[in-house]
Amino acid sequence: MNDAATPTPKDPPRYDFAAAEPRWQAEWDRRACFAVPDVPPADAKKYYVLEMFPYPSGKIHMGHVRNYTLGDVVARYKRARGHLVMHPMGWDAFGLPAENAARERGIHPGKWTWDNIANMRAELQRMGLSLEWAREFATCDAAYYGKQQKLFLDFWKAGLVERKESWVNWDPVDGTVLANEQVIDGRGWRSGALVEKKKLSQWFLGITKYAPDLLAALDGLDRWPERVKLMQANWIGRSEGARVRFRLTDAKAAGLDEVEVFTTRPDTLFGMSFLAVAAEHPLAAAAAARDPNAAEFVAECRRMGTSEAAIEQAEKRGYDTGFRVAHPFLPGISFPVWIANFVLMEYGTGAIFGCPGHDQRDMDFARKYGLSVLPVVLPPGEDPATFTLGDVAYTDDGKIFNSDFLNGLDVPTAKRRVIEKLEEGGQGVGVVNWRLRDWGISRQRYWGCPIPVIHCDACGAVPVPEDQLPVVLPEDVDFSRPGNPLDHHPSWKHVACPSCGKPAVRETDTCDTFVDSSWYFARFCSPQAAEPVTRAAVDAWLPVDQYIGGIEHAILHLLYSRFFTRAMKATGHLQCEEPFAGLFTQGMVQHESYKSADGRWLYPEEVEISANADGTRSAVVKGSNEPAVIGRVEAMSKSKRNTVDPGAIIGKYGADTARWFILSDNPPERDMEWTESGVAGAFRFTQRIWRLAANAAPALPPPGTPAEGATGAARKLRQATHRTIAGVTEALENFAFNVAVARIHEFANAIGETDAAASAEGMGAARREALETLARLVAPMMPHLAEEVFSVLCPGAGKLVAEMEWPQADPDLLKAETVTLAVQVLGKLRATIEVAAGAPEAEIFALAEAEENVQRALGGKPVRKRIHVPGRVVNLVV
RNA sequence: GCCCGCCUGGCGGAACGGUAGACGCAGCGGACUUAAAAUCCGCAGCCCAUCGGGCGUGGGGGUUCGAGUCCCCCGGCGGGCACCA
Repeated sequence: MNDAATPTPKDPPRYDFAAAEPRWQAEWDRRACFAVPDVPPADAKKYYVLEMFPYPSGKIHMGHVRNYTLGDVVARYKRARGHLVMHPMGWDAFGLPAENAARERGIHPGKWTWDNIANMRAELQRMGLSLEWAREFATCDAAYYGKQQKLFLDFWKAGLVERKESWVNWDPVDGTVLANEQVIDGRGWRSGALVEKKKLSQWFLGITKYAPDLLAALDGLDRWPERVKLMQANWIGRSEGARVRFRLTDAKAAGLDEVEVFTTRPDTLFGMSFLAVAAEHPLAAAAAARDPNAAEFVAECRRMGTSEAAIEQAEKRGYDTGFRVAHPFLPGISFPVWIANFVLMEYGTGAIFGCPGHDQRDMDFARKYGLSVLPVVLPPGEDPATFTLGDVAYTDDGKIFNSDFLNGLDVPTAKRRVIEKLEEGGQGVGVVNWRLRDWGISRQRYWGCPIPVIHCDACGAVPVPEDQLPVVLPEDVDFSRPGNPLDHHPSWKHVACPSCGKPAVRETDTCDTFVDSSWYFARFCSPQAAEPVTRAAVDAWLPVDQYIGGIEHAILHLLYSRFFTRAMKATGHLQCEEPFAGLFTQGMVQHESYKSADGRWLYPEEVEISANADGTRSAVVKGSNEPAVIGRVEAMSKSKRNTVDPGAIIGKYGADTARWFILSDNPPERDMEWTESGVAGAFRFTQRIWRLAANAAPALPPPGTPAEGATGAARKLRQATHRTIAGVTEALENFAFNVAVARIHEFANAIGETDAAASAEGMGAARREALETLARLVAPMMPHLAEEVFSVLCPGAGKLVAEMEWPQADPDLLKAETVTLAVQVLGKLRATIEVAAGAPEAEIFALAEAEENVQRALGGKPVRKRIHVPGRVVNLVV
């Protein structure tokens, strides 16, 4: 134990992170510590660490700091474990914000983007990340997107590209296509006009061809979070059911003979009470053509926007078209055809049959419009004579009734039976339906990758010849007009048809930015290649061993990347199918929000927080001392002003402190709360490690002094050292970085307690071992401090921690001599006993029952059962 | 609305189905100091209390010798929903 009253004789100078961090960054750079070849040597254990590359918004935010810190810990740890680690960085540089900046502030999207990149690169470099900057690229560089155009053309040749019509959000006032996020409460965000759906001809990638494989292959992704795989599986949405054809009784008026419906519940066909089609369905158009009220209803549905959330949350409404369809099995019986706003044109056939008894949405609809409700599945224990339904549909299994040839069957059997019957009569067919739709990539925007197609009146859509790639965006564009600047550029789109030479026009749509991010991980393997990728490089480096990013990308980005990898394989660009072998999804960074008394949002630096004696806290506005309200902890956002600038934090405390706090706060998959006191605590710990090492260094034996043969306090320290190695290693392997931090705190406490015992036998060597180990264990998390500490312990070693291998725990020092067992009576803790490791069970039970407190709890009753879990617990049952 | 998560002291969290609260932050007490900062030592889930006991992991139920952990129901908060990235 330390003598509390004795001050440290000579405190060393404080750790000067501001000088040390740039110095070590320069040293790593000078030695090219993080460079790897495009094609690794055959005997190398490759490991590809990748964090989702950032959108260059202008400044890095705490979410970036967290993301790249997590990735850097993995990269540095794996490097120390002897892997050849590739860890690149680039920019997801196309997208809407650059165009918004152009429209709002008159800055060219290109200039805005490249300036942002320069700024953010400098900020990232201050974090001390083990990145190989030589591989950097931006997706808005023609050197990148030109290769993407080549991939598009290859996919086209392989039959994976199609031109189809689809619906977009249209702002009739601005004359612009809107993104879903630009539609607020059904209105355009700038014009305020009611948004309409509009049909456009667009380019699609054939992701649905891979639906079965994208679903099946999820099983093999054993290092992906289960919930992400579940979300993807639900998104792909395989369902078994039937397509059923309903004959229209008034075919002439409708201009169609029949309506085809997809259903997963063909067993409830006899409980049908109506048929409903989407507003975009041809039958709805037919109804609208002859009935102005139907036309009005269709027009109303068009004002709902295209997002599924908006459609499903809208009030369920419908319109009776007056058309009727015949029941496939009941001659003479027909049902009304409605247009319904909750039927999605994109799913199934855009038409459903409504069975209110066994589908809640149909039930709500039937009750609202007074349609009949006939139950056809009888719940167990109910009497068919008396069973009725209120407003709640019955969706579980039961016995079919009221259903002709299906009566008496259970639901699965009835499904098979009715499909057989439909197929016999040619009225329908059993099918597998997929929720996944083809990927529409056309965007009516300037700041994206031009789709390399030329439209010719004579030849149709013609691919741009490969020797004319890249199709480069024009620089001189006008954002003062609404719409797509590429479209109204005076000359850019006018070209000769590559096929017939007559005047033709370029495609003026650009790619969805998800396309850019669907293959960047492959490009990193050979970022300068003349082709999209170099086979030898991608085949060696892919798949990414550890991919790290936000859960918000769980479905789209990851699914599109999985599709792209398959499409690139099909077109001979690479050989793997799954791009990301391991996936980790991090939580968001949150912060308290603050408001002034009059309700204005306040920045954290505008308020002064003080602690009250009862543990609560209060806040005042700095300067004025007016009271402020401490609000809830929420995701950092500019609108709520609860943001913290990473640059300011790094300037005040250093990169290592920011990294350490981020890692220590909580498990990385959860949302974390950024707190000023937490950062300050992390900063104190950096100083504490520095003091431990700098104070001890002068008295330590020379580097390389063997630590074996220690006894007493020295052996205890060595045990702590080796248990910490084991504990930190396990924690890092499990992504439990907060636990790794806790183990290192415990270790620092253990080293601190050895001061007064420094004269014990072997203590000097044990302390050297402990401190050198401490430096190496913190290195993935606080790389600069690790180098600084190590250089003080081993001056002139000529080797960096970044170049050293990971410490190994000595199994002999991990063994415990005695164990503490909990003694329970009926599952309640009554005592603990200390026994030698491996003591016989009989002796343990005797010892446990001899405890006074245990005796009292037993109360003289005989012990009926004795449970012993070695090393853990004894439970006595009376 | 649909799909997927999360919920443990004042706070962040730890815990192979086996001693709930490791470690840290904030707090309290002490040492050092003219003083402060920094640092060091100690206390600390809640309730009753002397040993000790009772209650406790969002709420309710269940399985088990034993549940924060497994199962069912409910509540609150968050992510995604195909043109934000």
